[in-house]
Amino acid sequence: MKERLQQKLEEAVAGLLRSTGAETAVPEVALEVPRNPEHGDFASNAALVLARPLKRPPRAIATELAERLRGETELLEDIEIAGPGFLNFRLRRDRWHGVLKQILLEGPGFASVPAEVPERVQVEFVSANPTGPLTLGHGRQAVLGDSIARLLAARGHEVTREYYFNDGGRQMRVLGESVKARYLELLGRAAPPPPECLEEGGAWPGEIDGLPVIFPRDGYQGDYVREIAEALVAEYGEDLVDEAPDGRFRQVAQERIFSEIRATLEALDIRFDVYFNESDLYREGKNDEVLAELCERGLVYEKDGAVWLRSTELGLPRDRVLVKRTGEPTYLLPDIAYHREKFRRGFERIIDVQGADHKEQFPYVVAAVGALGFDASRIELVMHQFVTLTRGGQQVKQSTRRATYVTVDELLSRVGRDVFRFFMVQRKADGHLDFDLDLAEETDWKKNPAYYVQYAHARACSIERRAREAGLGLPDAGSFDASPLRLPEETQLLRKLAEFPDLVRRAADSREPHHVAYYLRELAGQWNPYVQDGRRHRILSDDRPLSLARLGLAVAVRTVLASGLALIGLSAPERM
RNA sequence: GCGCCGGUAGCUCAGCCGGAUAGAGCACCAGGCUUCGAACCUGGGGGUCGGGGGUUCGAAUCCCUCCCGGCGCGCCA
Repeated sequence: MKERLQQKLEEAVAGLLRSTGAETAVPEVALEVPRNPEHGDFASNAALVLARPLKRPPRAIATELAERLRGETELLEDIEIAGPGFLNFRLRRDRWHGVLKQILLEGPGFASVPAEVPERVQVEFVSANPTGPLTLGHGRQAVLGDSIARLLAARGHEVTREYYFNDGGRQMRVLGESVKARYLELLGRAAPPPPECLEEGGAWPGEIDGLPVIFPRDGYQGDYVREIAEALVAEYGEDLVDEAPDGRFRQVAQERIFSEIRATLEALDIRFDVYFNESDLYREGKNDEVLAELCERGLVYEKDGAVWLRSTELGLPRDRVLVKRTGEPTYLLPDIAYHREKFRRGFERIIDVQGADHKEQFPYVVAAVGALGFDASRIELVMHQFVTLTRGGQQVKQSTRRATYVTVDELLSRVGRDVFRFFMVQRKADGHLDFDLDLAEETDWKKNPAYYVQYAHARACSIERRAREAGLGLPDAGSFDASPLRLPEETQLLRKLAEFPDLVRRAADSREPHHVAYYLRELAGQWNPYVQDGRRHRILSDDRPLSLARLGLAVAVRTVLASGLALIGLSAPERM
């Protein structure tokens, strides 16, 4: 509908330019849905854009354009020239009515807007190392990444959700050491470091009361570490005293924490297709391959006993270490190898969802993979800022290592999946997300927009139930007649519904799922008042054609709400 | 110091590929249930869109600059 009008408009502009003999190229003219409904269904700035090159007043140009479009009577009911020279188009009412029929015919398919060129896309997100429960930052990333994946699927892309497990670094080693230390403490063979030492700085005692202090200085202090140690004591007694920290201690901790993370994600309705282990890159020699390839291209050199990437050669601010003096790779080398594998596995688009703290290193990975001959422009970074916590108007300090943070599990148990997801996805990624704990703990979450949208859906379902009970039956898509819908608020709803495919396109292509949340709030914000005012808009009445038309509207609203909710991973309850 | 991201109503935030009178939720004030669901609805107050300059017929939106806040700038990941 919009496409047709746009085409007609461009023809009119081209025609006008030809008739004036101007050599101006046809400029880009905008055709948009105006905010103010009084400005018609669509508005264009064509005359304003043309005013300059034609050196004529915009309103005069608008008048001529309007003349050229008068003939489109089957599309347009009215054209108006307004303000400085806007063209306001009012479509024939039945143009909007067509939307309802389309939704009734397509059902959930209405939300499916295939891209011209579908791609094999990988979305990598969360990728948290299993050193403890997921933080709210991880929670935000999980919801963000999953929603992006859902949107991409709606665009017809073939989506793989992937979790990169960074098991080669020292984080997991420290976890093993932490568990072993707690294990020995439980057996009375080691002393826990005194609390004051665990704070910043301060001396670190070698032993206390003749017992050695094993716990690593940067160890993980959460209770869950002690619990794992307790489980090990219960199962093995003292048999593990001589076991290496990197052995069973680490193994058990890793598996246990990982399974808890997966359970958390499951509770968020998030499932990954692939868990990729960093250690596989080592085992399969990928790091060495990458190093050799970079070497061939003259991008590697040695200095101070370390191996460096000549990234300044690639236009970046400085060179970086690939292999430490110890012979151990830094995170960078496996990261490059990992992204190279992403391409080799056939992904045509690679989306990394990461926290703002990873921003700096990203260009190095991209540049290096590009230097290896892959199309680096196909790697995208979706960066998100952190989640801050407020309680009683004060920011709550959070520390991962000391485990003084609110976990996804805790919050989830308070507010549930739907509210959690809505809250996390409703702001754009590159802004801080301020989480008000008081709101989470005390206030009534019924005030939350998530419920408002779900309520709108439940109400539409309820009306359909009523219709069935009254023996009215649901409208048949094939013979559906929406023409009895003539109230302005009904036209408004139709317009809003018609926007949906465009919205999905925009949200998916910009990787900005928060648009969906706002759209849903707006649609529900039109639907709830409409239904509420039962006197004016009685849906089920004695006027059968009108009832059927309004019922069709209810079905369409319900369909779009359900689709939108699914795109951001919320349930669409039929009753609440 | 350099880089990235933010600064819009009392609070939390949309809007930012330039468009008409800057929006929403919460909070506040005043109303509404013999009506298909009151988890709802109606109305109201509330703004130098961080400051300044520029481009433009037109700037919250683009450019420059300054101020404030967050994050990053390791042979940590």
